[in-house]
Amino acid sequence: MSDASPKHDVFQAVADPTRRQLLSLLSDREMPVTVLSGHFPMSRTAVSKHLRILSDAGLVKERKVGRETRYRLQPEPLLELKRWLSYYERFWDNKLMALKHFVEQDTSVASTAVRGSQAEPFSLVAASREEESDRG
Amino acid sequence: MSDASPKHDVFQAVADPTRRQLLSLLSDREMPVTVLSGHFPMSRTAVSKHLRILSDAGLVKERKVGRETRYRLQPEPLLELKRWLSYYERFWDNKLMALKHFVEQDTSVASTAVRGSQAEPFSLVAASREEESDRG
DNA sequence: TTGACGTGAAACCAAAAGGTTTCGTATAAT
DNA sequence: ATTATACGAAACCTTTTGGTTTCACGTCAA
Repeated sequence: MSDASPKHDVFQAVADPTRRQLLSLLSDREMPVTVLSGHFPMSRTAVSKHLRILSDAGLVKERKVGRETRYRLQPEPLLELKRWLSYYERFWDNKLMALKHFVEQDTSVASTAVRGSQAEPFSLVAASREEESDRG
Repeated sequence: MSDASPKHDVFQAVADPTRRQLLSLLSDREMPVTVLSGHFPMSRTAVSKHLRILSDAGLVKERKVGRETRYRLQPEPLLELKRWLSYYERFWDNKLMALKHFVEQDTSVASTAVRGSQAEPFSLVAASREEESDRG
């Protein structure tokens, strides 16, 4: 099975700082549990459980070597995150998208936006979302 | 304050499916709470709490209009996620990185890897993580 | 063989998360 | 003025999460 069907959500797996640090450590090289847990102010068992969650999400893969279990990074599931993120990228670096939003706004909103900002081409993103500042 | 100092972590904010869907809805246009909550099988108050979390993470911004509170997307904090993710991109689309890992392994490990795998150029990543099976 | 090491599973616990209902209050509509 | 709407805050409940300690078991070392 080269599948790695994730039982745990990658979003949730990555939400925990400890687990992110684990991924970071493992990005360098594979490591057994005890070595990993040495980097954290918690019990080995706790780290082991984090690893389990990462494993369920397909983000690490374990492999027995003698009496130790070595974990290594399996970055592929992060592609889901990347794909999700890519949808929102347009909102900060796609000027055409900003323009689309701009023209789709109802007129009063748009005009408020133009009034409220510098109205330069590159402030379209800001403009299309702007019009606060009338809140006190 | 144009700062948006996040009291809630963006990773955690985005970990919940409901909140991701909220962001998705808001990416189109700003919306008041009641309209948003119409899209979910839960109470308005629950949705309101999710919005609070998104707001704390700086991912949405609210604005009172009459008796309603309109929320809109504020995508900038997602850049933190993007930046985090970019570190791992090298592991799935940078062949040189795979090579780096390959040459960093100790020699016996590497030779075992070559024996143990198909030794194609594109299996370098897999190869660099190979090695055991000489036990038992 | 005996003992130390490396680990996961289990039982347990406190705190956080996600949800509900109820309530107060501001605004809009009649 | 009264009623309906939109909302957040509060109190409360249940489930999940992140952690602990204890235990059993396989493996390596003497």
